[in-house]
Amino acid sequence: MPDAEGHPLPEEMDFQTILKALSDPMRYEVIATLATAEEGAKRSCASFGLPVSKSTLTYHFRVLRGSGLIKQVDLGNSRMAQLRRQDIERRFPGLLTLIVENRAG
Amino acid sequence: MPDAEGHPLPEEMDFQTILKALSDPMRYEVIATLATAEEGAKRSCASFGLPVSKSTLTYHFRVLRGSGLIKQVDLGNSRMAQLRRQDIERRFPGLLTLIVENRAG
DNA sequence: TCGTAGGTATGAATTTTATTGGACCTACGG
DNA sequence: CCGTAGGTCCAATAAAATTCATACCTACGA
Repeated sequence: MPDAEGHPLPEEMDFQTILKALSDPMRYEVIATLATAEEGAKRSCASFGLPVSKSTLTYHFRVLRGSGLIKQVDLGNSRMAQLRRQDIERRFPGLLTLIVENRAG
Repeated sequence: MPDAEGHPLPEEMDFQTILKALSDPMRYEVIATLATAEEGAKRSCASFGLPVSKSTLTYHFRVLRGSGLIKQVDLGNSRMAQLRRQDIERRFPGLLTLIVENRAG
């Protein structure tokens, strides 16, 4: 069972769900960006500069959270997104490499 | 440019497009099945026993073709689907392994 | 030659996804 | 205390993806 914020446990992560999450270009870009950043990097949703409204942002980050790709931690006023690198690497070894190396132009 | 039947060249394959193709459970299943079968295996669209109409089948196989995951070759009356294993492996190393190992159910 | 099996193309209906505005909440700075 | 920045939730809408029926085509076997 996912926790109250919708984060699944590592063993609950579903590859199909992850593919669906990554099949949207904006979400892919977010993950590729986090995967490229230094280990443990935290970024606010807004900081990615995606060309959509606040509520759409919330929607996309919820999808990412629900897939298990990111975790969101409250930090003062804003909610920081963090890649679940260990969990992803253990569950789907090589996936992050593929994502980073095949990022669109 | 993809050929007349819609097969992209290896260098035209786009990871995003492939993720989209794989994000549908039926298409995922087709690819996982082909990836598990022996090298060079050919299967007719119908042989997968997917629970949809003929025209829907055509649709899904067109998506797979367009992504570059499969090639379709005419063989007598029917059109055989074949995994583009070499091309996929070269372009996206490790992807097929992930697909096979994380097949649902 | 006729029937059938396996596919395709097209257009329409349906279902899913993505997007947004607006109301609301909370922490922070002045 | 007030304004603002960053987010959430909800309901509505727009845009995609999926599905199907129908009509059509082609190779094969009886």
